[in-house]
Amino acid sequence: MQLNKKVKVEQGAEQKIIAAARRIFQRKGMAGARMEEIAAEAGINKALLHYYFRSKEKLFQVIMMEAKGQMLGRLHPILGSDAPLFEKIELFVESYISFVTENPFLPGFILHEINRHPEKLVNEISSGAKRPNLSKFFQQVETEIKKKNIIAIQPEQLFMNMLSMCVFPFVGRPMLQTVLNVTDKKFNQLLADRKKEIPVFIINSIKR
Amino acid sequence: MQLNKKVKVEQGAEQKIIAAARRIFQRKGMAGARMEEIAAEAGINKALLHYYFRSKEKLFQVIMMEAKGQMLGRLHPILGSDAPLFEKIELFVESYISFVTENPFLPGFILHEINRHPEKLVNEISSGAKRPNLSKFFQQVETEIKKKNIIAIQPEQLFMNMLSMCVFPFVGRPMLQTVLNVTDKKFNQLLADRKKEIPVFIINSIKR
DNA sequence: GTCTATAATGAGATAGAC
DNA sequence: GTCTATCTCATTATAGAC
Repeated sequence: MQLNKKVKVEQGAEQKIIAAARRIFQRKGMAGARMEEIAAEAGINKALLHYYFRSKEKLFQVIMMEAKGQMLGRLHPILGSDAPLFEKIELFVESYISFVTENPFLPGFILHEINRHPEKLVNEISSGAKRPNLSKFFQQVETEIKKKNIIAIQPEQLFMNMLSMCVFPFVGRPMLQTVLNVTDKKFNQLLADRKKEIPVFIINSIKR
Repeated sequence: MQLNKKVKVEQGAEQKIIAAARRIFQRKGMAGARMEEIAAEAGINKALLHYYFRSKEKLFQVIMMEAKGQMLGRLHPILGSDAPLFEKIELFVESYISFVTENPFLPGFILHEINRHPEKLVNEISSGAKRPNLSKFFQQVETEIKKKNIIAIQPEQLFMNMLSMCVFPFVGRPMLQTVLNVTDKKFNQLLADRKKEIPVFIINSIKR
C-alpha cells in the first residue's frame, strides 16, 4: 500500500498553484497580478485556477493569510520568551533577518496591500495566529532601565528601531542598492552582516 | 493688466489632475489606480485626463518621476554638506522625517513600483535629479573612525540604519500600529518624537 | 477645454469536451 | 482533473458635440 506516492517531489496541482500565486502576488500585489500569469508560472491552465480556488480574490486571501501569519507569528515566540534582554535582541534580529532573506518580497507585499485597504483593519491578523504580544518584552525593557542597566528609552521606540533595521533593507533594497551603488553580491553580504551588526548597534546604543 | 489671475487658489485643470493622480497613485499604485477615480478626485471628467496626458502610463510617469526626485533629491544636499558628522545626522533625520510625515505614502509607492518592474533599473533616477552621492558622508565616517571619535562601522551599514529608522515606521505604519496596539494620536506622537530620538540612538551607538 | 457617448481591449470567470 | 473556447464585465481610450 503506497499512499502519497507522488507527494514529495512532484507536488499536486493545488500546491503548484499556491507556490506560483505566492511568487506572483508577493511581487506584483493583488491588483498587479494576472491569473494568466499565475497559471503559466504554475505550468497549468487558467481555468484550473478557478477549479481549485473559485476566484482571484479567494486565491489571494489564501496567500495573504499565510503571509500575515508568517510575519507576525515570529514575533511572540521570541519576544515573549524568557531570554534576557540583550540575548533576546540578538535572537530576534538573527531570526527575522534569516526569515526575510528567504522571503524578501513578503514585507513589501503585506504593507502595500494593507495600504490599499485602509478600511479592513489589520486586526483580523491571519485570523488564527495569536495576536502578537509585546508586553513581556516591554516589561523587560522597563526593568532594565530601572536597574540602570540600559539608558531610558521608550520600549515602543526601541522595537520600531529594531524592526526597521531588520526589515527595511529588504523592502527598500532597489533604492538602497542604487544609492549605495553596490553589486548584488556586495549588497547580499551587507545584509548577511547585519545579523551581527544590528544587535551590536542596538546594544551599544542602549547599554550603560 | 492682471495676468495669472486665477493661478493662486484655483489651480488649472492640469495641476488639479496632477495633485489627484499623486494621491491616488501613491496610495494604490499603478495597477490599483483607476483613471475614473483620478478624474473624480480632480473634480473633472475622465476624458480630460487623456486630453492632458495621453495615457494612464504617461500620467503615471509624471508622478513617478516627481516621486523619485523628491525621495532621492534630499539625500545629496544634506549628506554632501560640510556639516560635522553628528550634526549632519541630526539634520538628515530631522529633514527626512519631516518630509515623509508630509508624504507618508511616497516611500511605499516607489518601493512597490520598483519591485513590479525588476527589468527597468532604477538608474534612470528621475532622469534629471543629480545622482545621489554619498561619498562625502562616507569619507566623514571613515575619518571619524580613524580619529577614534566613533567606533568602527561600515558607512553603508550606518546609512542603512539611519534611513531604515526614518522611513520604515511610515511604510510599515499599519503593521506597527497594530502590533504596538496604540491609537493614531499616540502613534503620531511616537513618530514626531523620533526626530529627536533617532539621532540620540545613533550617536549613542557609534560615539566612543 | 470640457463634456457625453461609445468603441476597443484586457482580464476574470464559466461552459463543456475529453 | 485538465483543457480550449467563450462569455461578461470593468477599464482604458477615442470620437465628436458644444
